[in-house]
Amino acid sequence: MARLNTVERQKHIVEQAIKIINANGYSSLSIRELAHKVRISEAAIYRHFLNKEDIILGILTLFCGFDKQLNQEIALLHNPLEKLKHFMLFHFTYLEKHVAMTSVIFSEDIFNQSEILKKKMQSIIKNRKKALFDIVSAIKSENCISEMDVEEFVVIILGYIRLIVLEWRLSNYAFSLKARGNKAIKFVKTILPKKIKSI
Amino acid sequence: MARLNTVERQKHIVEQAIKIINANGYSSLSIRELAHKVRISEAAIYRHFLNKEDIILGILTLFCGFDKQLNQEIALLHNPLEKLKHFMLFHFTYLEKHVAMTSVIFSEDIFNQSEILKKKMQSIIKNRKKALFDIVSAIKSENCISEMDVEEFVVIILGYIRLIVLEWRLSNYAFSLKARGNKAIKFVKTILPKKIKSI
DNA sequence: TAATTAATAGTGAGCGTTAACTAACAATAG
DNA sequence: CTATTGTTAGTTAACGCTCACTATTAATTA
Repeated sequence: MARLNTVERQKHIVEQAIKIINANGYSSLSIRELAHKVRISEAAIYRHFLNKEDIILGILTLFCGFDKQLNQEIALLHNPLEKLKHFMLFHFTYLEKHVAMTSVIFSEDIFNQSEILKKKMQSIIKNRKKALFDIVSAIKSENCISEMDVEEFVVIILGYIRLIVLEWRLSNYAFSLKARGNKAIKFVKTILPKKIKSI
Repeated sequence: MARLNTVERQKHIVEQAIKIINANGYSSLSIRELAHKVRISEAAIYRHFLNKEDIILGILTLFCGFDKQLNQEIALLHNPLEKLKHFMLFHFTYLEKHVAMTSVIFSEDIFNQSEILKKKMQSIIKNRKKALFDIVSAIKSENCISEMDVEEFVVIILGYIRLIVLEWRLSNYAFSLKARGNKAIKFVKTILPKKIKSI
């Protein structure tokens, strides 16, 4: 195979690894198969990654780009309700564009294998939770809602997004995730506690 | 090892298989390890199950008992709000008692491996969705709520339960799932659309 | 600028290990 | 006595990973 520098080759390897996981699950990701898909030898894989765990770490690092982009886009908005809307919609549009990523997120086995990967995934989840918490808090204070358990609301929304994506996967991507997401956003608005008008 | 009839032995095998999956994930479930835990030879496993897939099928069949019990208990209640409360609480109490089952539910890889297992799991999910749908519908009509997307509400609740259980797992079972569940139930009541009083 | 060197990216062969599963045969319960 | 439940000792295939080695590129020196 034609030589490529490590940065380029690493990109290809991670890319193909995601594709394999998406196609047949994490357990189907073998170095042999991966090498074959990248069209280099097995041994060459180890020129660019320490071990298999290191490759998965590469996938997760790529996934961190999601959060960066999400946070940037959210920061541009000012209305907290718009922020919430965008937070949800961003998940659906991103995942519809990067289908293969959904399999990584849902693969428990990946994170069971290694403590490092588990920690990495937990920190990603934590960050996202924090971001959503801030948004919902802003909605609460701006709309003068007195009674609202922000933390629970965050869990509800994240669970909602997660289950919709899971159902999308189980349906073999039979519907538009973005359209489905818009329906979900509308529904979330209906369960938001109503504004308590000031005196 | 002392001889046991197939029915008894099958029970033991399925039981230990669940334990192994719970301890280290589905990928750690090997026939060798399983045989060792059951204290019979590898070959003996194949006296009682056709193949590995057949063993997982045994686990899922066991899990169907969950739905049976749930439906029975729900049927005893009459107030739909009580039914919803019990529907949620049952999940948390059952899963706290059968910790190992949670790993099976969340293991995508199990269902990626086999079309049969995938179908089985999908039918379990579908049934539960149907049960919850009926409960929420009853709440809607009984409380004369005009505006309420029942289907979306069902997804919200199932996603909520699922994420709470997942967080419980990720925390290494650091908190009481039942207590956490009670908090969730309280919160769900607050997001229920308010009763529209009749004229 | 051309030749030499050092670093990098590739190779095939094969290591030790483990996987699911099977054949042939032995013990035991009804 | 016969069904069934168990055993030991294998099978083939795949796993992650390493070894000794070669080809290509980039940097350095003559």
